[in-house]
Formats: sequence, structure tokens, C-alpha cells
Amino acid sequence: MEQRLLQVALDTPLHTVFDYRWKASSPDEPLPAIGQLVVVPFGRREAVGVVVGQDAQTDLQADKIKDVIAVRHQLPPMSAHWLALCGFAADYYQRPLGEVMLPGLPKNLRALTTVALDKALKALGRLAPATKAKPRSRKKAAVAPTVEEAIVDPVMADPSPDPLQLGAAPPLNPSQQQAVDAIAGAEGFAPLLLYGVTGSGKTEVYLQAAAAILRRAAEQPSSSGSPEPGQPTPASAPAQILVLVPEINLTPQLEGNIRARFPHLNVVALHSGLAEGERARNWLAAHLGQAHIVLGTRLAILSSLPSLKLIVIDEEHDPSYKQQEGLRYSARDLAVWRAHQLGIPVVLGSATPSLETWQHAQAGRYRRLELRQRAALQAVLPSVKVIDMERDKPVDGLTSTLIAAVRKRLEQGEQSLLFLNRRGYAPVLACDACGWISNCMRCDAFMVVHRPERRLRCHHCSLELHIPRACPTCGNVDLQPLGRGTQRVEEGLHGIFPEARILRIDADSTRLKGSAQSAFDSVHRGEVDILIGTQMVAKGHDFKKLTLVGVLNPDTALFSHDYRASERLFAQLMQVAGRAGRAGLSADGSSGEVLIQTRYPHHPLYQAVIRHDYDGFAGELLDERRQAHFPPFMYQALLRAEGRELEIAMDFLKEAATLLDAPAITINEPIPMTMMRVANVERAQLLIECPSRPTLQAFLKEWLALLRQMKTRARWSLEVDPVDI
DNA sequence: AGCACGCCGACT
DNA sequence: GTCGGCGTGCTC
Repeated sequence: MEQRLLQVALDTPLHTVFDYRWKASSPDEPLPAIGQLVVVPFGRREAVGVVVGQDAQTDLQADKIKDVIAVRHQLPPMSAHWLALCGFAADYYQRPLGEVMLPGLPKNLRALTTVALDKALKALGRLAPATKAKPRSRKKAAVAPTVEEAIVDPVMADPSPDPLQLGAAPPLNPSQQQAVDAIAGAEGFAPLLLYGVTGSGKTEVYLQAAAAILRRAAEQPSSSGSPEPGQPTPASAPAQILVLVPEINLTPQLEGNIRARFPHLNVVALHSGLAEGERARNWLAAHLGQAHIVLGTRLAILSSLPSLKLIVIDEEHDPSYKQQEGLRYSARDLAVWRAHQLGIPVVLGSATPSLETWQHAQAGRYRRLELRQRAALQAVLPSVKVIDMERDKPVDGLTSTLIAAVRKRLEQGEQSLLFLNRRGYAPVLACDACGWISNCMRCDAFMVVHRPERRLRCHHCSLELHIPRACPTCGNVDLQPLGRGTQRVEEGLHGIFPEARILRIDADSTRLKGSAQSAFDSVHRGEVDILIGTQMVAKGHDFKKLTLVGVLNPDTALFSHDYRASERLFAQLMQVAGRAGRAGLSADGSSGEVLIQTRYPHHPLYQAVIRHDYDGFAGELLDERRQAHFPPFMYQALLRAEGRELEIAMDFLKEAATLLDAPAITINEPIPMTMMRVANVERAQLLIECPSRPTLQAFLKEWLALLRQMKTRARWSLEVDPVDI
């Protein structure tokens, strides 16, 4: 009986792959392919791994090598492209291969039993004919038509001559048409920046470019021919399109638009909010090539898509494309790498591109496609004004100018949005008598007042206390909440506009599953006059009756030590401003209006927002970054360490800093982190910089090998391309 | 990371 | 006398 050695990647922090012996269980059992999932014994337990090599030469004693327990033959192996993508990500982010490959697989596929997998496969109608699933009314996922079928089958194609255009595509304006042509006509790898203000119709460009690419692929089918029944053939789909969005639950409209436009294609979602069964089915539909369009969050970039022909990254500047724990990857950067490897176009859409992307476009590495006006005919850009809070003193956080503007919208039957990026009632509770303030006892942070729950809550370690009735140090009963969050503004609004229907949307008000959606729905139905919210309300939503946006307290970000804060604030203001007047003119014939309350009305950032001048502002920021040797003109990696005492972390970093030096590499001084202590753990970090990405990569590889041999009590991790330092 | 083994304090 | 603290060591 045949017997071979396989190399298997497993989800463990160990930076190695593992050798296992495979024996055929019957004469005709095929050798597990590279990319196949297998179950192996690992220590005292069993684990699912991915075969990454065959016939490994091993220096291990034969008696240490264990046998493969099972091979997931019912699942086609992961493609070479996917393996290469994971290999790249593992190398680039300096993580073990298995830690890249396995956590992204649905839990159901990583289970030790095959029950859930078989169930999911059956639901997709791809099991052997003997076990063919009965037609299911519940799930449309059962046997989706291929593009060819949707096009040629007159029943499927309905009355429309072109099923890819169902759902009444609106006509494109000339710049949209140019963008669609550029994307659909791109040959090979083509990174394209789709730069257009909010409301300029980027979504329509994505949809029509996707339609063109799907149609072309259907007209020129790949050589693979029709798949054998019962034999899942990954290459059976003519084309797949991956659309990435920052947070799917905040952009339900895009999903609706895609489904409405392509009613005969299989559109699946991939994000962490799905139930396990559905997640497994959708992932499998993508892996088997059945899904034509995959709409997902950052985790979808690591999914298996055997026929990928286009990647779209909507709001490419959004920070949520960066994973902030475990494998700290940038889905945007991996998307560009994946497109390059496959030789396909990748569209990065934004009204306020990241400076990294903008710099690529300026340098000609990315092609810039520009949408200049709002797409809806009568919709023009909102007018943006600043309100000087030194002259117009706010009451309950609202200046008289803003109150008057809200009142006007109320009278006109239109909606107002007040944006305040601070949840809770007040950011801190203080005692006037002795100066006590509500510090968290486990973190270097204030505990935030949450009035409805009558609690103090730390937003970093989620420690909760009752609001004390008296000052813990001096007994003074008159404790003052300082500053204001969304809850306090909501309270004030009720006093000012007792008749108005006021709704607060933030992480606290939408804690329950589905409550965010129902809140947004009620705004859409016009059941809300004044909406108060955090950045949750800034994204994506297209409220037809919303004509006024008020920004309450954005100044803190102006003087942040984080050099990216102004880039983020600008993007956030442009994005929230874009919520105003999307559908057209206000009742009095004016465009949407945006009012920013500030103590620094002349600050260049606000002046740029007033002029809608991303271009100019980005140019200034890039000049600053170039002079200061910051990204994107510098590549960085951050070594973080933590321990019960700060010394443990600092000693580790100090030693790490001396382990290796190399030309062109700057190793900075280890420093305690700004928020030094979180949940009673002391933290410090060490920044590594280099103007050349390959040089930095080579250094990190060698350096980490040395770090792993160090004996230390500190817990440590490395982040490549860190975003907050 | 899990999950063991391995030696020193407060309890049924 | 045991339960259990987390120190250190291993996983093909």
C-alpha cells in the first residue's frame, strides 16, 4: 500500500510545518493533493491542517512521525493561487503559515467530524448524484445557474435580453462610463483608484464593470469545459468577483443593490456576522466556484476564489480593512497583491483615498479614475461651514447657529444628523471639591459615565462600576460629569426640541443583534427627525430626507500625537458631510448643509473640508510626511511587549534592540505606550523603520529568528505596517 | 496557543 | 493529607 510523507500547516504559533505519514486506505485512494485539508494528531489532540508539501525530506526520527487520520477528499484542494497568497501573507507579516491559512476557514470545515461539511456540500447540491439534494425552497443557494445558463436559458433570462443588466441599470454619466470602460478593458494586473466624492456613483461603476467582466468571461469560456456532475470542479465558474466593504452590517444597501442587479447570479456574503452554517455554505460556494459575486469584509480577502477576475475595495481608506489582532493584515494590501498575482484589475474606491493609495496614484503606479460630480442630477455637493464656538458659545453642546439650522429642517419636515464621535454620557466624572476624577483602576484611562445604566465604564478593559453617590476620596456628593458624549447630547436635544423624534445610534444603543438595522430602517422610513450618532452613522447610508449634518466636537483629533489622526479626521468629516443632501435639493431650494462646530475655524483641515478639497489637503499631508520621513515614504514595523511590570517589557525591548543591526534600518528607543497600562498589563513598544520595504523584510526575518530564541517573561508580538503607534 | 508535568500554600 | 497556583516544555 502506498505510503508518503506530507508536510502539513497547522494553526499553531510555531513557525514551522509538520511532517505526517500518509498511507492509502485502499489501493485506489489518491495521494492527498497539495492544498487538501487533512485531520492529524497534534500533541494530545487532533487538528485540521492544510497539506503544503509532499515527499518532504525530514531530519526527524521515523518513530516521531504520526499518521494522517483522515483526508477531506470531498473538498477540492485549495488552489495554488490561494496557497501562494497565504505564503506571501505569512512571510510578509512574519507569522506561521498555518495561522494564515486556518483561522479564515469556516469553523464547520475545521471541525474534526465531517457532518457539517457534508451538510453544507449537500445544501449546495454538489454531492454525488446518489445523495442529490431535493429541491429546496428555503435556500436559493441550491444549484445556482452558471452565467452561461443565465444568459442562454430563456426561462432563467426572463424577458430581459441581457440577464446581467436586469434591475434597470441607470444611465452613466461620461466620467462613470470612462471608469467602467477602463476597469472592464484593463489587461492583466491593473490597480485603479476610483476617486469620487460621496454620491458620485461609485457603486454603479462597480456594478457595471462587474457586469462587463462577467459577460466577457461568459462569452469566452475558459478551456476547462463543463464540469462532471458530482465532481466539484473549482474551475467551473467562468468568473468570480470579490467586493470588499468595510463593515457589511453598515452597508446593507450595497448588498441589496447587487442582488437586485444580478438576480440570476449567485451572490454570497462573507463576514463574521453570519451564522456558522451559512458562513460555511457561502465559503464553499466561493471555493467551488459557484458564487459569482462574493461580498465581504476584510476576512473575505483570504477566501478561496478559483476564478477571481476582479477585486473591488469600496472605501479603501477605511481603517477596518486593517485587522487589529492575531494576523494583523491589511486586506487592501493583500487585495492588491492578489490581483497582481492573478493578473487582474483591482479597483480601490474612495472619496478620500488613503495617503498610501494617493501616493501610488500620484507616482503613476495606480491609474486614477475620477468621478467629478454627484450622479443624481439635481444633487450638488453640500455646503460646508464652520461655527466658531468662541463666538457662539454652545449650550448643551450645541451652538445657537446649529440649533437654528436643526429647527429649520424640523419645520421643513427634513432630517438632521448630529455627529459626535464619543459615546456614553460624559467622558469623565470629576469632583470639584478635591479634584478626584474617574480613573480606571486597571488602565491609564478615564472611566466613562453611562447615564441610562447609571454606570462608569472603561472603554479599554470594560470594567464597570456603579456611579458613586459621593466622591470616593472626600465624600463630596456633588460629582460633575465633564464633557459630553452622545447620551448627554441626546438628553439636551429632548430639552431643546421636545416635539422632535430623536434617535441615538452608537455602539451602546445597538448592542442587540439586529437593532442597528432596525434603527437605520426607521430613519429611512422618516420616523426620525434628529439622528445623533458616532461614526456608525457616517458610513454608507443614503438617507433621502437628510439635509443637515452637524459635527459637534472634532477638535481633539487636530492635535493628536498620532500623525494619522488628521488624515482620518478629514476622511471622516468628508464622509459624514456626504450624508447631507444626497437625494437632491432641500425644500427651500438649497443643497445639503454641513455645520462644523469648532474652536479653530481657520484650521487648514476645516478650510479644506469647506472647499471639498481632498486633493489639496492630501498634497499638503504628503509633503509633511515626506519631510518627516513618515509612511508612505517610510516602512515601519512595531515590536510590542507586555508584562505584569513595565520592566519586563522594557528589558525585553532593550535587549531586542541590540540583537542585530543592519544598514538602512533604524531601531528606535523602546518606549512605554501612551496607554501604558490596559487591564493591569504594562505595555511598551519599539519602532523599526526603513525606507525600503524589501530591506525591512529581510531584516525582520533574520531579527525575529533571534527574538524567538530569547528567554523572556514578556509577551511580545510584531506588527508590520502598524497603523496606530 | 493548548495542554501537559511539576513542585509549594489553604482547605473539604 | 489533597486541590490548585502558574513556571517551563513540547507539539511532526
